[in-house]
Amino acid sequence: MQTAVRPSIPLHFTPSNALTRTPVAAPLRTQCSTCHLRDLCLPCGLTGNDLQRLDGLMFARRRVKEGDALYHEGDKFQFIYAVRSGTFRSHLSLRDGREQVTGFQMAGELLGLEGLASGRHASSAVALEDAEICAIPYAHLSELAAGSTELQHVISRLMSREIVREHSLMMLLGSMNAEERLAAFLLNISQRMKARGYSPTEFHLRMSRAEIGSYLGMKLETVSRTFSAFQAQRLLAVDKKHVRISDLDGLTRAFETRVQ
Amino acid sequence: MQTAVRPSIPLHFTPSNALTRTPVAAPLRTQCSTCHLRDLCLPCGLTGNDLQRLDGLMFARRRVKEGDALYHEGDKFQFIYAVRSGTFRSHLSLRDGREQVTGFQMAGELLGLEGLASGRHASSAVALEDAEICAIPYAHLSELAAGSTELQHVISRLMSREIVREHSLMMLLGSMNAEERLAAFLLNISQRMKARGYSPTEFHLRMSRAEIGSYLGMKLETVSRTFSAFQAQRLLAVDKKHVRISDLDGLTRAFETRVQ
DNA sequence: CGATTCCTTGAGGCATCTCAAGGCAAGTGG
DNA sequence: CCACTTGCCTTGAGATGCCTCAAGGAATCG
Repeated sequence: MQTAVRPSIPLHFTPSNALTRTPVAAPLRTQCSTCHLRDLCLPCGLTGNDLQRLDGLMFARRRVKEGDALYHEGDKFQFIYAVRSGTFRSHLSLRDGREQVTGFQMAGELLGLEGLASGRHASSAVALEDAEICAIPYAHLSELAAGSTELQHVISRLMSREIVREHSLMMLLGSMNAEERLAAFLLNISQRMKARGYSPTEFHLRMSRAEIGSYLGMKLETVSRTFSAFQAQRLLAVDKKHVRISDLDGLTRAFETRVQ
Repeated sequence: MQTAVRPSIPLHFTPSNALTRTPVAAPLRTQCSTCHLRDLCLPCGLTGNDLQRLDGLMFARRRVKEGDALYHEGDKFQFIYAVRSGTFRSHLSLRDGREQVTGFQMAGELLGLEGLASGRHASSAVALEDAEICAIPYAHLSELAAGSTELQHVISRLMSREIVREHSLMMLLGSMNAEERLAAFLLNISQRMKARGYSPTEFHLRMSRAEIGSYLGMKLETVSRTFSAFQAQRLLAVDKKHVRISDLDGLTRAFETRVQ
């Protein structure tokens, strides 16, 4: 079943001999149809034939150690990546060293779509904890999409979703104050944890205060103070990176219109 | 040549009789191959056969009056729009009335791609001056894309470009001060004017100070003050909406790392 | 166990916001 | 044609939310 290895595009692992049975030599490869993340990830919405053909691509799996980059700004764009486990942060750098975190990605979410615009990645992605990804060769994916309207739609929808996500971040950065920003951030994490079967009210943040601050357009001290403020308002219980939301409605109110 | 009208999708103009020659009765329709914007717009990069097939769709043209909306947040997504002339602003609204401008679109730029994610538009688009657009039925476009890898790539690349554009806006909103923001904004307008054959150093802004402010995450008074500051620094000459950039390099320096 | 990293908190400063007033240009109605 | 309204822009003065700088505590690591 490993004959689908295609040498025309560089792979993350050297192609193994198709006849070799030793699991050590064979790169780990993944089929979407049996993946527990299939309803969150790329194949979401696909069925039958389309899903089967996606399986044919046999995406290479790859481990990424905490702190390691999946790709850097300027790297040639060849793959999009699906997070299997762990958390990533994407960020841009300015020449003077300032950084802007553009997103945090968790299991089932895609990374690297921005690279398509120019053929080079426009941001960098770093693992916040030991992680595992599927590397999806874009050339193969688009080849496959040529034969499937459904797959085309799925890809387009995923990109559009990324645009919408960034829209709300712009709203946040452009017109919210510190409390609204942090509340929006925590509620967003909460929803995504819930969608993955974890508690929506108690979770472990993988990112530092500085990273949250960069994402939300505020300084790490302000993030810390705002956490403390929420705790004083009995909306949260925070202990470093461990967060328990004790008043989800109250937090939602802090996020929406405190104005009147 | 008007036989390509397809009744399966509602059109902005009722389909004319293909034999009618009177220009009054016939809706204005556009062919990409002869459009003066073709190298900026959707067909950019397409040639020969692909371009011809795009021509077959015969996009309906539509006038939009200053202040009128092209679509509203929540409207059903059916079309993407290409600006033929005039300027638009896209924006999101918060329940309490706060608005965030997410972009300004000029001739050759596309609007509405964010609607694809959920099938409904996630933002609104309003004309800042009398304008004209091509309405591109997404269903027809994606049908056409099914037969053309090139067209698929073009669409994906355009969406990816939108993601990258929003990335830089996030950088701006998250980590720049008022002067850097306004400088970045003006340099961006300058480049886009240049790409359209207009002077990159002297132009008429179509948006108000409040709209610029909303886009850049600052209040209109701050926008006004920053304009005045640039004028005092002899970088610009400003008279209301008329801007002449007198020191493009200086402005670039104000934008990049003042922190050497 | 010292070094390091990350988080929290305080005090003071500053960039931007808020509120307010006035100017200018375009539009309207008498 | 002029008085008046309206919308947009500019500028000033004071308020404030967030930043900067600084110190100290807690957890992690070699």
